Amino acid sequence: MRASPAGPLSQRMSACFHFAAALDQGLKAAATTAGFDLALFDPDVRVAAAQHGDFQANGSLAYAKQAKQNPRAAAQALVAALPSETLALAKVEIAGPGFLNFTLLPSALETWLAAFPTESALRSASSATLAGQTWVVDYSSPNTAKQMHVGHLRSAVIGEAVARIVAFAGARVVRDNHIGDWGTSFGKIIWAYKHALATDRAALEAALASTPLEEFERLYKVGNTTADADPAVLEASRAELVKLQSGDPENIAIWRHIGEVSVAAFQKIYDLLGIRFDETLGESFYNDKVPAVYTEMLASGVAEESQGALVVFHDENPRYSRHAERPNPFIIRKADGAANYASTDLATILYRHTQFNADAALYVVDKRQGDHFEQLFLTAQKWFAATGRKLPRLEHLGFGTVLGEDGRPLKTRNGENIKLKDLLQEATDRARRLVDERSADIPEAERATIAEIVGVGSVQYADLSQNRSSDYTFAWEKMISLEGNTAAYLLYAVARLHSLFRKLDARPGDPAVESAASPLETAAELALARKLVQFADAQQQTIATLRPHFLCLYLYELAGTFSAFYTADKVAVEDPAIRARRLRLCARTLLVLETGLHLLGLRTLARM
RNA sequence: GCAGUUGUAGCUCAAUUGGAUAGAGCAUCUGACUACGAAUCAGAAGGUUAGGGGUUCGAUUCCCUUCAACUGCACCA
Repeated sequence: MRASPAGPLSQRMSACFHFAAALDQGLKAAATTAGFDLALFDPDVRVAAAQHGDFQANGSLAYAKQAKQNPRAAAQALVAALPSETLALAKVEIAGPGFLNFTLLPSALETWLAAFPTESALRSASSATLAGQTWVVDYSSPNTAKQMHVGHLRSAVIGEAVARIVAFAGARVVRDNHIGDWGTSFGKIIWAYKHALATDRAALEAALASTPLEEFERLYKVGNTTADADPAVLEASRAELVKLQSGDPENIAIWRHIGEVSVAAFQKIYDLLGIRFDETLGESFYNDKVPAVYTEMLASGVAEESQGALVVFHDENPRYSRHAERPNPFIIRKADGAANYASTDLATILYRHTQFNADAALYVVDKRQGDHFEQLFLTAQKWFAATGRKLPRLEHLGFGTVLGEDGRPLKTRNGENIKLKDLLQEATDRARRLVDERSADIPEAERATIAEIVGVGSVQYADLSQNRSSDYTFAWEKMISLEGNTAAYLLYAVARLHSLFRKLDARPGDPAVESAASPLETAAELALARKLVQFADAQQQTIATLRPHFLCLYLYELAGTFSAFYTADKVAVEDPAIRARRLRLCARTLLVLETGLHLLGLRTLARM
């Protein structure tokens, strides 16, 4: 890199990371110069279709409409007033009714490549977006005493990806596993446990020693079916529940045991998915924090008594109004005085506010619970307003159902839920067959690791690469497939890049190589560089929508652009300057691909 | 019954929230390994965006309507 008159340091400081944001700024400055009414003008810069350049700004059209001007004239006035910093980044053209098309100058691409050579450089450039904010991400949240099944996949995978993406953008993230560890079911489990202890102690202890969670899950089913059939057992279960809730040491010990083995079993799956929670504050944690909520809700007039229960109506919303045809209030305390889902969720919001000082709380939960969250958020809004607290941004990241190929929720042939453990194992087995077939030369132990990374990564990626709010059809063939928008395709591109650096005995980002790079020249080189600099846009879009499929799509396109480049332009050429500039492109591609895949929660491979 | 969501190529999905000629992959068809990994690449074909109407410079996107599927509706989470 040649030093500019201002010196290399200031050049680095001023290197543009997010071109769309810089163009946005430039256009706003131009609008001021041109005398636009800034209240009506939003540049609306976005990534453009390739035939229109790198970015397009549509804002002059909307502005002209509102200000009753000719859109093309407005566009011309903007272009004439663009500051020199903007013109140093891109070439501008006016097209059609008044679109502004920007094509980045090769020099701007070169500067970007030079300025962001490492993951920490990307991270610090990205971290301005959410710096200083605290975001709680509430995800996974299985029930104890039950194994995780396929229905728990999406929350875990999407939640982890969102947590990583938001953290990369500079937020302090609190990952909270809001486990279901409290409720009426524990009376039945404890009854069944004690029953098994009395009738066949040896079998119980053996089962608890080998597969504890499976055994508690079995006991729950036993308790459930027995209590359904026998009123005396139902009554006995209720009594066990009351003892548990009033702090009976024996029942508390059993309940703790259930929680411990459950969390330990969950962690094995989380390890595969790259998940580590900061907090595991389940429903039981909020048990003693609920009464204060009732008091405040009543005192502030937000809640009222109805049919013996404590409820909140939202009369301004026809769906939750007391005047609705079939009123559907938010029940925050049941008529029998017990807490429910709503009670603990309200206590949880307060805790996240006071304890973590959360600016945002994201709930990664099945979209079928949309009504619940809508009522919860409306209620919290009124409650916090009445008590003078600042409400965090509350958002339900709803997701669709995983369907089988018959279009019904995915189940085993017997109609049971597929255990998440089994699903990930099957994915690993399928990947293993492929690895054995294609890479028989790799040692056995490494093939096992590769199979796990490809198999589990395929499941994660298949989930993340679709818009989270729609249902999706689970198809093994498509998921483990090596082609198309799949984990294997991306991991293969990464493995090839590692392989290249191994073969050439080169190190990605080696300054001695990079300083020898000549300017980008071929169409494939320029296309790859253009795609690389869009990393910031992919991040921005993913954060704005909290939908990881935008990041997936970008990485897939980047891998495709790279593969095309790699076929068209040979890297290991004689000319040292050409070789150096292509190696630099390869190093950045590897960096962005791996950084992006890690943000999604996937592990990457040096060979496969 | 009321409400919500969804409907895009044969199949599985996108479309930056109103932007330009609606894009990918799979499957199909043509090509490219004496080649830095062919788990790859280049190309072709595939569409009345469920149907109809409206709003405007512009609609898959907003409004109305019909049809279809799914989901939620007082003490489960």
